[in-house]
Amino acid sequence: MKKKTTIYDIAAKLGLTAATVSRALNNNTKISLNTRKLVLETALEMNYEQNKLALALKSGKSYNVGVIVPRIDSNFFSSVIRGIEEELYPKGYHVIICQTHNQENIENEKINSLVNVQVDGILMSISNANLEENKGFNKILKNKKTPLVFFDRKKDIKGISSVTIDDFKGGYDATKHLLDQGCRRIAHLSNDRKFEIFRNRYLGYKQALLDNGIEFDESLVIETQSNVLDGRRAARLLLDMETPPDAIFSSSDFAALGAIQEIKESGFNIPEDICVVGFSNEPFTRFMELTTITTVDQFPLEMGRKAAQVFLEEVSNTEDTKITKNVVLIPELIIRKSSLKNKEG
Amino acid sequence: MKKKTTIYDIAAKLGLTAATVSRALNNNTKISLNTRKLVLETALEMNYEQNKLALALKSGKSYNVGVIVPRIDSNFFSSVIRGIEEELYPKGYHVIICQTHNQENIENEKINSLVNVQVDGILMSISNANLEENKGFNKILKNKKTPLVFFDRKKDIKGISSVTIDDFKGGYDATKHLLDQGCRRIAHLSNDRKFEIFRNRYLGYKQALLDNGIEFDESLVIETQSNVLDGRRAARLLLDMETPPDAIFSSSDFAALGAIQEIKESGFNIPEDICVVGFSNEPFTRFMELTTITTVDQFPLEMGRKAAQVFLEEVSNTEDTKITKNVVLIPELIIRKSSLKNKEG
DNA sequence: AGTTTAATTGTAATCGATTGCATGGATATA
DNA sequence: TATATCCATGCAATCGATTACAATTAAACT
Repeated sequence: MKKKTTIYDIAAKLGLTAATVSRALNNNTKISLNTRKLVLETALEMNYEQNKLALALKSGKSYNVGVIVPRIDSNFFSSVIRGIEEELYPKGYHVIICQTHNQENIENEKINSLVNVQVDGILMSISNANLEENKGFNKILKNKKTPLVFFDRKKDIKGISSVTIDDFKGGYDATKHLLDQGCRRIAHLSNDRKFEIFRNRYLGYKQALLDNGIEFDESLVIETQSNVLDGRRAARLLLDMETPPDAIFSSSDFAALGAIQEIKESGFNIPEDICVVGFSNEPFTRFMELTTITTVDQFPLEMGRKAAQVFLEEVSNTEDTKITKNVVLIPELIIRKSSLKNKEG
Repeated sequence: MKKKTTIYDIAAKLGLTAATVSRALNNNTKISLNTRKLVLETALEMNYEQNKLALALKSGKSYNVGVIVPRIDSNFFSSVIRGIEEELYPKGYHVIICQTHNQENIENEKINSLVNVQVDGILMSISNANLEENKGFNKILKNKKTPLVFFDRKKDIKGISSVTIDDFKGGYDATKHLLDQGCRRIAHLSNDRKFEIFRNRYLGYKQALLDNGIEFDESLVIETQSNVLDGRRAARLLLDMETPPDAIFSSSDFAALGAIQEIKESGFNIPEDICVVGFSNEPFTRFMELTTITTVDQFPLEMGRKAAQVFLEEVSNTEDTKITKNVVLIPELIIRKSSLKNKEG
């Protein structure tokens, strides 16, 4: 098990100093062309590779960024990560992935641990609506050494950049579309509204109703987890009402799918009896055989790219003034069969 | 912008040496209990955090591992990664993700770049069937400093551990199941058989036919990319044959889905006219409304965990003898509507 | 020839933590 | 009292690369 060659090895072999070798490798013009060539050749010969750890220690830059998400095995997050990675890799950065599984204590741990390994920045989608009370989080905020960028699930905190979509518009457009289809009793599968994204989708839904002269009915809003089973449960509740709704706008594609299953099994037709709209444009919404699902595209790839760009701007900003950027992407309603009554559309 | 506190800061404040502080922080019994307490308290006060880069440089261990996959935004790979992360995080490791997008040159780059940042190991699913010709790859092999573990898409290389599923059995079981359903003319959507996984699924398919007295028909095997469109294309070719097949075993769920779409649109029924079996148990195979898709589960979470375990064993192995481990998981055929003619099942 | 100038290369400190080998002082033993 | 023993801490090298500040040498100018 031979050790890796260092600049000292090269120096020794050539009767030079490590300093000279270092300079030569960095193509410093102070070093004569001959020496530079010689060093480069020898480095190649000896299979030299720069030790980035030493570099990182010296420079204080690790060229690693941390990404914290609730989970990686959902199309939305893995696509965002893909976007981040594609944007950062060409700039020499590596991406360290962390999952919280929506557990607050884990989120805490991971933040700390990323700061510890000297990441140059953290991009995250929060799992904890009360993030400010986090110790690890406060550490980042206080010794502002580590840039932080929120994406999707953000917190509105002064001095922290974010990349999100306009969830209000997403909710509004979805609801407006249902109204346009003639629906008048529109239910909403919401989620924990301590999170901005769910609150905004809810508010958009509410506003669309208001703007169109429909009275808001609290009982039609059901808090639902983002999974198939909970979607079924919520739909069951709605179907069992005295006057069931004629449409459902769900904050989650998974819940929408569950609702669709429950609705169909109960003998109702989609979209004739009940229209359904989801959120996120998960791949399966397009793959459905009978009822492709109308949904809201969040452009996750783009979101990841933008988040990475914002991070890059922050690290390259050498001035004292810190610029906070809040990028808001425009979501796009994708109309499919689950809500299209008017076949001409 | 205050700097982070180091052991030198603590030492200075207490009139001690960095050495003493280091020992105290590591709870070294050589240091008096009083001093240890004092140092610990002061460290807390000053918000000290160990600089892992310095540690890594000194110890030669970065506690980072690299994971290279073709892409992250597929359920299979993101699940494997999730498994890896869950296994390694408790041991203090961080996971650095790299995607190749199936491009050989990128795979090369990423390997090099991971070795460069001093990862303690690399877990990868290969994108390049001719991996041995890679420069970066050879570097790993030659100066065996960086442990390497293959998962799923491996190469059979002496001295390199791997975690895979028994793809032969997967292909065999799927085919056998189709035969049991009474199918006699079974097509196979294969993929680049330079990759072991696809070759083995193909061989399993072939063997099942042989074992059951069905003659192998080369023309029924179509090389297909793992996506919906190519699945459609392949199905079209099969349907246009003089005698179309009565079943399709696809190496990919995505291709299977495409095939199903094409078959249905051509007026055939599934499974009555043609049975279809996919591979991977992607979530959408379960979500289908009419024709849930029969498929082969590869236990990606388990695969990730095992790969991580194998890696951990390799790094903890201090002896000279290197142990190569080849773990093979048993896949599970999941029978759903797309292939179930016998309704009793 | 004497001195300035420029071109190369070397010296040594630095990043932060660890650790083998002293060292100093206190206590125990003879 | 002299010596052995031990405890707690300090000294200094180390990991690998970078870089301000010399230092050396040769070429150039008066």
